[in-house]
Amino acid sequence: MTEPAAAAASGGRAGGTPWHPVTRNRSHELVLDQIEEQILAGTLRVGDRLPGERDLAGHLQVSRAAVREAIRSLEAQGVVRSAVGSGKDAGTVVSAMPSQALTRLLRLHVALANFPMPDVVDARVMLERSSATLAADNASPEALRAMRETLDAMDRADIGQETFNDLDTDFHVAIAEASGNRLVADMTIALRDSMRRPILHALHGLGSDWGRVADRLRADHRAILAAIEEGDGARAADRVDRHIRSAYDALPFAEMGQRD
Amino acid sequence: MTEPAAAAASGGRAGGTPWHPVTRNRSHELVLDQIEEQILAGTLRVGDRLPGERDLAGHLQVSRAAVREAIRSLEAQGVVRSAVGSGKDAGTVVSAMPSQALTRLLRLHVALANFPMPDVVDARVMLERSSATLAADNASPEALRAMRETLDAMDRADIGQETFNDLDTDFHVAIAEASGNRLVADMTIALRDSMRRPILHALHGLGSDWGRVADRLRADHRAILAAIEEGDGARAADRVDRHIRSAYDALPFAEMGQRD
DNA sequence: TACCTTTGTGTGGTCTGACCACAGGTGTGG
DNA sequence: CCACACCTGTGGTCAGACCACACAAAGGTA
Repeated sequence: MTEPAAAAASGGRAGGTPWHPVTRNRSHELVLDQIEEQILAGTLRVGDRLPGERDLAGHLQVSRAAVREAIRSLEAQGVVRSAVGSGKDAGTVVSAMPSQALTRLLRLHVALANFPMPDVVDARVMLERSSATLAADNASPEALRAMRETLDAMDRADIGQETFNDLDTDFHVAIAEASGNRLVADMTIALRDSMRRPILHALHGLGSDWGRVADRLRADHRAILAAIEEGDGARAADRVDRHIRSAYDALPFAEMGQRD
Repeated sequence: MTEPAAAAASGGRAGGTPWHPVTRNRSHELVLDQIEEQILAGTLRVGDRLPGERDLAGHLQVSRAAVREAIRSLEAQGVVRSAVGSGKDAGTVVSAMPSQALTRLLRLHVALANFPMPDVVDARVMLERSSATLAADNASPEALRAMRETLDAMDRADIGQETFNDLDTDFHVAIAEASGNRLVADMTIALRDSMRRPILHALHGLGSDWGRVADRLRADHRAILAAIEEGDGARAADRVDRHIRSAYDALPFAEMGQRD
């Protein structure tokens, strides 16, 4: 890992070494650089409108296609949002949807097995321990009520695995958002959601054990919520930790890259 | 969460609620969906080549521009890499550079102040505590040697703030990579790098205190490395924790969105 | 006056077809 | 056997046109 030669595996170092690929000539990247520069400098803020595609193309002396491709990159990063029409919020606007973008990114890279399952589990544990600890202090009564309702919904016997899993996600996300830390919450959401498909796949392969596993998960959740309601952050963190690890241990994960 | 109204704050929930914007008609998104589907299904793996842009456009019955915009999105997410020419690794290839993509994404969103500074600091502490703990167990002798050399380079008095900060980043990244957890390392890199510009700005505003602060940071780093070399994960984590928090406390961060 | 319809204008979304630069492979001539 | 020119397929770029949409302003009608 630390051998510089092997660093290229994951795309190389991000900061520091100025290896600037010489092929920085692609015009849409030049457009991208200019827009990003304005964002980093603070000239462009959330809510600001970019010039029209035709104007931008004219001023930067590139084709409209190049401008559009740059905007597409920014859109993929959840930085801008485009809408047709006129007035109000039409046009391309600097807008912030980091959670969606983060989710898509992690989901793809998890699917590509760039991030091994154990790494993902450890990262989830780390993030959610922290979330639970903070949530025990900061959770509002409404947030707690929402969590209870989610768990109540999970108690229904007639829901399918998919609904069960979505509610499971809702519960963990609710804890993350109750922590009050936007960044940690978004990373938690992205990570949990990136596992949706593999988890559903594993649940499907559970067979007759499904009922037993589901009951175990329900009990775990109740215990976690109880600790949070009592304001016992340390206990909540430990319970979340054990919950996540035992859940992954109980699930029959095939090797990544399962075909449908 | 469950309140649909308030969800829009950070771009809305990522999974679960199927709010499907009805504007799913954009053709480049249809292309994107198909490619992503194949990645999620495991049909497309790292190293695979996509069909040529013209072929893809023909098979999907869309224009080449639509295909290119979809590819641009994937490129922004670090999922594919395009190269001209012929043979070998020419064309558009599924390739994994999550670290770069994650870095760009977080950097932009931090600049847009979607993630408040305290949240970022807490997240960094959380990630790097974990990295340090793991590194104390897993760091190879070569990795430890590289860390020492980085710290030696930081001892030189004639280096500028920018070089100092880059070496600082190198040290923290080295710990993250020594942890053995690719995902945590990439998130750490992305987070540290996303703070590069704000940190440099703050260092610049430090004035005559710079020398004192630099010495403090050097001492912190040595202490952290010592704990890792001794294999004392808990102590390393605590030292990293205090190091990061005290560093941010010492730095005069203006409100985000500073102009140049 | 108040309301509705029509028309205008500017936005992103899409498509077509063409040309360029590049990097291999291929074949020919030495 | 080698060196060169040529061919082919790739992404990169561009220009220009048309569409659908959403709002705004002008106009008509009650």
